[in-house]
Amino acid sequence: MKPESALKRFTAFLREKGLRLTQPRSDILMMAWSTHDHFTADQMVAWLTEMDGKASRATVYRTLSLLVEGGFLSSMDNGQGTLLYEHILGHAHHDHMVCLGCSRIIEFRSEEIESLQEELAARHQFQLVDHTLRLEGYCASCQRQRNDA
Amino acid sequence: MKPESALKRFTAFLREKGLRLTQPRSDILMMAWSTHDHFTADQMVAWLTEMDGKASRATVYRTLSLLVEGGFLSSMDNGQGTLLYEHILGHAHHDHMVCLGCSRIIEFRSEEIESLQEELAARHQFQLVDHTLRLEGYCASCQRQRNDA
DNA sequence: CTAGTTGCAAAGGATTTGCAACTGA
DNA sequence: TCAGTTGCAAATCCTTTGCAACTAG
Repeated sequence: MKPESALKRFTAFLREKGLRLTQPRSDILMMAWSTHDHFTADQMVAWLTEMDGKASRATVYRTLSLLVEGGFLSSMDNGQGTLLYEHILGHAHHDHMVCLGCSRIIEFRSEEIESLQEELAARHQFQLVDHTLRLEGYCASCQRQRNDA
Repeated sequence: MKPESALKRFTAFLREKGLRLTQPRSDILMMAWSTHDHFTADQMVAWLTEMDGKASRATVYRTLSLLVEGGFLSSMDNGQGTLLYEHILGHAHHDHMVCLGCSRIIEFRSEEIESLQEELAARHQFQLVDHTLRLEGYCASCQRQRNDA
């Protein structure tokens, strides 16, 4: 999905909720859309400051919440009490491996795990809404460094 | 594992790190060992206060960290920025389904998912240390309530 | 116009830390 | 004895909120 189209969808989403598209909201969406990395609210504030697209910290938090609610972004805990966001490009859901050495994030997807989850939920009469799978460990290059040391 | 034995192991763990077994530490371990539920640091403080086993909030946090480090407790994020602890009784690892309605936690375990995770990690040359799998949704009784409403 | 937005600064909640007074081995 | 502990309060970190001044439609 191209940025313009995301913006259109966002506008529609806002209108449906009786909300308005404003410059800060548009800036934040564009910014989120133009990175392919996971980012924190704080990084978003920094980016906007750099590019003198203005949006206060408060507005960034408020807008990121809206974007998650609207299904434009997903958020995950970084494991230290901070939320990491990433945009959803109509891509299929994926899970994460997080390197304990360099914080690198490797994305992966396993159909088998997905369907096992569904089976398990069904078995417990649990109505699945979402899930999080995080593998923690060391990426190839951090393993080498650790071996050297 | 019985409480006494956990205490022994904890003492050994502490000694190895040049730390001491103290009354607050012992109280916290016993308390953690005597509940079969997930609990927060705050609940632990409340319990200790009730039973006039004294330990300040600071000490509770410091001790819970030690217990996690020593493998006596595991901690997981409750999804709202608070850590939930649970003791490990030499039980096998398990994962969680968290009810979005009533916060109930259902534990489960799937060998198949476990081994798929290992496969995936290996495929990415990722050295697995730990993992977290959380299924979010609605438990059977909350589904009924939602249907009624 | 006017309901919805923004920025600011203050408030919040969870957790951590500095420090001086203790205490277990 | 004396390194390790504790409690307290202050400090942090991330995130949310109250509010008066704006602004999109």
